[in-house]
Amino acid sequence: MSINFYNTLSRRQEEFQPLEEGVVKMYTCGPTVYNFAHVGNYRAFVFEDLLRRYLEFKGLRIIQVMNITDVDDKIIKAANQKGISIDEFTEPYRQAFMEDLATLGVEPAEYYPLATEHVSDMVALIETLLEKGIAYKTEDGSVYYKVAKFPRYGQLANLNVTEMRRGKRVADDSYEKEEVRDFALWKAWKPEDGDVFWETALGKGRPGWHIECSAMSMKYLGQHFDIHTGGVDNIFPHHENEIAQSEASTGEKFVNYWLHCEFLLMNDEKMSKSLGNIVYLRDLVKKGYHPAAIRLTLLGTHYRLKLNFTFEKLEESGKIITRLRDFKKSLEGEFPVGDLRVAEITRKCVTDFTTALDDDLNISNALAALFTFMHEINSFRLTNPLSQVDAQAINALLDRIDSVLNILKEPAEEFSIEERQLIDARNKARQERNWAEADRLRKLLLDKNIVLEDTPKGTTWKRKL
RNA sequence: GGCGACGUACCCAAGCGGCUAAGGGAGCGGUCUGCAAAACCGUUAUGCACCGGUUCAAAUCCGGUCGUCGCCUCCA
Repeated sequence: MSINFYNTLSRRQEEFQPLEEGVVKMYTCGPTVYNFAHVGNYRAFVFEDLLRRYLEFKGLRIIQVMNITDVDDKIIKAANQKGISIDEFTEPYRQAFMEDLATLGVEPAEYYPLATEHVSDMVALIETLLEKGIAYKTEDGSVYYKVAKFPRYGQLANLNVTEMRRGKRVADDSYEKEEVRDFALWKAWKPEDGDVFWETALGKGRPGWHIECSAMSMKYLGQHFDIHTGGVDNIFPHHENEIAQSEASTGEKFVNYWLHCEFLLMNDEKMSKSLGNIVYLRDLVKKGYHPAAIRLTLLGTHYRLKLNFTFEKLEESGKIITRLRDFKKSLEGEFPVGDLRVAEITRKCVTDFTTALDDDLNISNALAALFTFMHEINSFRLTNPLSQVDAQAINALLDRIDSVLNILKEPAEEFSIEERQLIDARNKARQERNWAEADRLRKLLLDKNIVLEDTPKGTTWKRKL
């Protein structure tokens, strides 16, 4: 069975066919590290993680590159204001980004290239564009891309650039260029840049934003690779410009499949700094929201749909995870020897799960397959005790599914001495049939987010997510 | 002005011309339990923003209206 993706380039769903058998080369646009990334940013990274993990689930080897943009106008300005180097300025944000990815259970990419460490690659690419007459130098020493030389410009964004309205932002651009739509490849040094510059064959200056992705993607993945992703706001101008730069320089097709993730909304508006409706991952974790619940919230809505972020969704996700983990836990321990009788149920689950994700990562149907599976197993075991091989088969399937979702792994739960004492005291009261005291302690523990469950095998306890 | 996405139950959400409109959360009734919790069983849309049209058949296709959100050189 083949995977199908909605390709922004063709505006339709296409069967995925990697250039090289069994290997997927993908470039996922990373963060600009001038601040902490917010949960809206992380939606895209979690989507890319789902994409990556599902391709691996299908048996493909992944080579993923995620750039870290550690030089741009805002970074230079902020670093100069603080009187520190851009490296010192971005370091804590680079670190925080990696920590956040780990918190969200994102599988690491093979490469996280820094823009500042690839300036020579960018300069080489710009030189090629200058040689081919696609780029031009202005009096101040900056280099621009001549959009008029690239007839396909606008194909990805489906924009007719010559009829574009002059946006506010264009007027703000202080650099001189021949046409409004031309964009900067190299920005000549200006006094306000301070110490931030590179002495190169192009002169003293620094690279434009778009060129880093062209240079670094082609360096690690080759001139023509499989998948390129980002948020929908990257479609134009960023990805459009990447295509223009790369294809004009190599004469080859740049990327086969462009996948774009929709926005996360907060109060029905795009979550963004300028609107001031930002939520940071670390703040959510501090507030007690479980990372897996945050991951599921970001993961649980199809990537091409806008996702309205609410605390209700986080709580709902927490409940779902609790339910799934309880189910998994119920499969631990000894089971009687016997035949495999759940084969039909597991087989159906695998089919439904893969059919769903093959269809442009239809996560809703994939999760529905998992819930239906859990329901069917629970229903089955009510009258047919599971055998050891049944339990093994179910566990194996859950692990396989979780290699994609990554929400089931239970971190070792730690309880304080005080909490343990309360649990013991409650068990003692219960043994003594002192129900009033047992209930009081159970309520006390619940207020501490510890849930007690009395089962025929004894009392279990866990933290509420 | 140009381009695009979306509107399905109390909430989230699947659906891609044809079975009783998936699944989850929440609520309600029941089984189990010292009582709970979990689990299980049952239940909650004669209707898919609205108005027309095509068709034997429309949530699904076409046209229009309304509403929400986004992109148009910082943006995941």
